Amino acid sequence: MAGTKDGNGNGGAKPVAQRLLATATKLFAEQGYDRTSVQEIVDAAGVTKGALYHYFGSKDDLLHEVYGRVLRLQQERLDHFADADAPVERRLRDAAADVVVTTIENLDDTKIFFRSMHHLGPEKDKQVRAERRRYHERFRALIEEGQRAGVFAAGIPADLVVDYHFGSVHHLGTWYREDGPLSPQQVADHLADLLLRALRP
Amino acid sequence: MAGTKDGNGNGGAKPVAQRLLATATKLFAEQGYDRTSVQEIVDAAGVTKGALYHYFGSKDDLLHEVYGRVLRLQQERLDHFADADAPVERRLRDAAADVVVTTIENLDDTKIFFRSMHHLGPEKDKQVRAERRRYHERFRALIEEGQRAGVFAAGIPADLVVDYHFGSVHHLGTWYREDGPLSPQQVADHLADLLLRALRP
Amino acid sequence: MAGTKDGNGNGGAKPVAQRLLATATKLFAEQGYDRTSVQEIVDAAGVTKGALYHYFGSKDDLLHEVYGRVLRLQQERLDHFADADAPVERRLRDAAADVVVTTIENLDDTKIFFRSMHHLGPEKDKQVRAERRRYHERFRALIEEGQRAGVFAAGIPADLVVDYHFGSVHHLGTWYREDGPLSPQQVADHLADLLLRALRP
Amino acid sequence: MAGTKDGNGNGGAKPVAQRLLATATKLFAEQGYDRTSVQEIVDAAGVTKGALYHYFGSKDDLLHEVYGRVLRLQQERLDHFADADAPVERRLRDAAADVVVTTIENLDDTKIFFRSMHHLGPEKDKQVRAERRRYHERFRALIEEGQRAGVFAAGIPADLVVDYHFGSVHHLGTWYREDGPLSPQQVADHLADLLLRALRP
DNA sequence: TATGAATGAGAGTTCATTCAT
DNA sequence: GATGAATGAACTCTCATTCAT
Repeated sequence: MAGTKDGNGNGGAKPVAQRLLATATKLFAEQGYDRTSVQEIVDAAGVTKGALYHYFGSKDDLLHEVYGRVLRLQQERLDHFADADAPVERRLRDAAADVVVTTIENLDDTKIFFRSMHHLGPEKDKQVRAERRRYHERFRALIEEGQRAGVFAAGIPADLVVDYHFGSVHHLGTWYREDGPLSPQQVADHLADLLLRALRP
Repeated sequence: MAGTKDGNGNGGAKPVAQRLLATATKLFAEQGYDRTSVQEIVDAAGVTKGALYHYFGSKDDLLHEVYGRVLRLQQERLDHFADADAPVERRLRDAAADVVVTTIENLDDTKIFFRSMHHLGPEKDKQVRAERRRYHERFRALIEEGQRAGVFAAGIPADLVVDYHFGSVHHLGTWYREDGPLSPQQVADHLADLLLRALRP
Repeated sequence: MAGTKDGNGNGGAKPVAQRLLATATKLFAEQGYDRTSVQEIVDAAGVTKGALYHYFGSKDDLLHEVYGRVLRLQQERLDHFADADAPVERRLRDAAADVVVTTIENLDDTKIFFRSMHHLGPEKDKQVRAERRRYHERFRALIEEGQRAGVFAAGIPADLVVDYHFGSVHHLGTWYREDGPLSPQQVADHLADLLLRALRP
Repeated sequence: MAGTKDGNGNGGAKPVAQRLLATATKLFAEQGYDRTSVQEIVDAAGVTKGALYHYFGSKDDLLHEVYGRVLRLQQERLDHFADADAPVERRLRDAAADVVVTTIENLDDTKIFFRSMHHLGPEKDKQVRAERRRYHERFRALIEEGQRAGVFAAGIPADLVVDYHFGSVHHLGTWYREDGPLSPQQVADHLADLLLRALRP
């Protein structure tokens, strides 16, 4: 009768679907999507394959869930900072720093996202690219706004600047360690600072 | 060690081993290492599996050859520019621009390198990491030299600056297109410029 | 307490068991028994798996219901025509034509019957074969009666004639189309006529 | 050391591909295509799954090989008898009898053919239907020729007569037993006789 | 040198059935 | 009566690698 499954001998308290997704995320980030077998996922989550396929249509579906989470989160946060009532330098700095913090806080998801984008089938690929582009363009608009206002250097293609900054975000998964010398916020402040300094006229 | 195996009547002009490596590189870059089967490689190269296993001990060996090529090339070029007789700003700018051009000119290799590093077994991993670190440190030394000389801003951790720049290099594989509006040299100049501007005191 | 299940919010008017059987029959005929999953059946019938297993012990049970229906119906009709008070030519012609019409009118059931007989387990197989044999023998008796009476050619084994005619009945599922040029009754008349002509002395 | 594989402990002397096809044919005829697993086939043939997939692209491919064999054989033989230099009654009788003998001699293949036609994918289905139609039309032409010449009854649609006869051929798989009272030739003669008698004016 | 048949382990997925609710 | 989450076994197919020739 109890609504939750807490306390049964099943080895995990969380609902099965959530547990599977969390487990898959961790393993995909550690080993890569292709190197992680469905069997490993279900073993680690303490269920059987049938259970996984009850909740997810395929192994790919698990990946898409992660993608969706990352894309939604980042778009929301960018919109929030870009719409703020503040000078464009402030808005760009805040947005640039926030994406760094958010990325570090969800480093597993982000690693998977950047490493596995090429696994998408054609339709899903279209869709994800469209969402990526929307994000990219919102960011670029901020830079162009500053360039028109004369507060950012005008000689550099705004598109390239976006990729410049996102390169450093993308790269975080390669080098950032939780036990390193810098907190997420410190890394974020430094990277945002580098971006703003580079844009000084 | 023998450089060439020319002279067989196999139907392709290049020596078999070279043709296999080139084919594998292309396919790995397009589809990923795990998604590319040995059968695909030998079919595309116009040879049989036996031939591949005659020249390479395993599929992994092909990957390591690519790694080796990338690492050797980039280290050589960095050493060349860092050792030049010029002010540190010049040396850093040249090195930073050159790694961009070199990366774009070998984009397939670089894509494979960044995407597949996590496939390495423990021993090979150690070795590759050591070479990467050596490269990283050489680059960092340039930045620290500039900071000590007062020509670069001192408040920013030099390590972070290296990753900042390499993020944008790493990211090239994601967005750079041969038929885009910017030539490799133009992209390189812009990215080096952004780095140097960010480092202005 | 209500005899019917009309009026519940379930979306279908017929009792659940009947709806399941009708749906299963249609799908088995279209796709074959093995290619039709229990999930497909319950989805198409608008119920859940639990409901199916409440009414039927197994997927095989659904098949047996179809068999039973076909066998019972055909035996009844054959008995009816064979017992009539008419010359043997008339009785055979009527029976031969009727099985054609009845088969076409229940073409789904008949397709399933002929295609899936080999799915039966040993016990059920015995039982079905026994009923088939009874039917076959009743039909054969008519032919032998005519042969003894001298109205049918005597040189042909009666068993073979039965299989000859049933071949054409069995085959109907392969070629008969509702929208073809001949009505069920026309097909039946032609096939019965062919049989009677073949039996002319 | 022996060049052939005779006498090794492998369990079979024939080339692997032939052995696989023969084994699959037998099992498909006995149990049906869907009920026969690839594992059963390779176990019975004394090889491993990899070997099967080395020679055949898929389980379906095995089926298509059987189809191809049946279609080719029957078309050749029909053409042979229909093109003969003899009165039309003779040519029809010979063709009708021959298809019976050929079917019985390849009863496994024929069972599979008739039972599994609905497993074909859309493209293969088109192709097989086209070949079937060609066969059907050749046979029908013989009947129409006889009807025009006045040696066969004219009132019966020739298409229906073809299906009438092929029904009895199709049905052979259901009842014919090697150890029954009639030889293949005897069955063939009886069935051809029934057809010709039915066609008498 | 080079072949390609064959292996064997494991991949992702499906499915009839059960059972606590 | 009816649900649907979960099982567990079986399914087709893939693949890196080996080895007799």
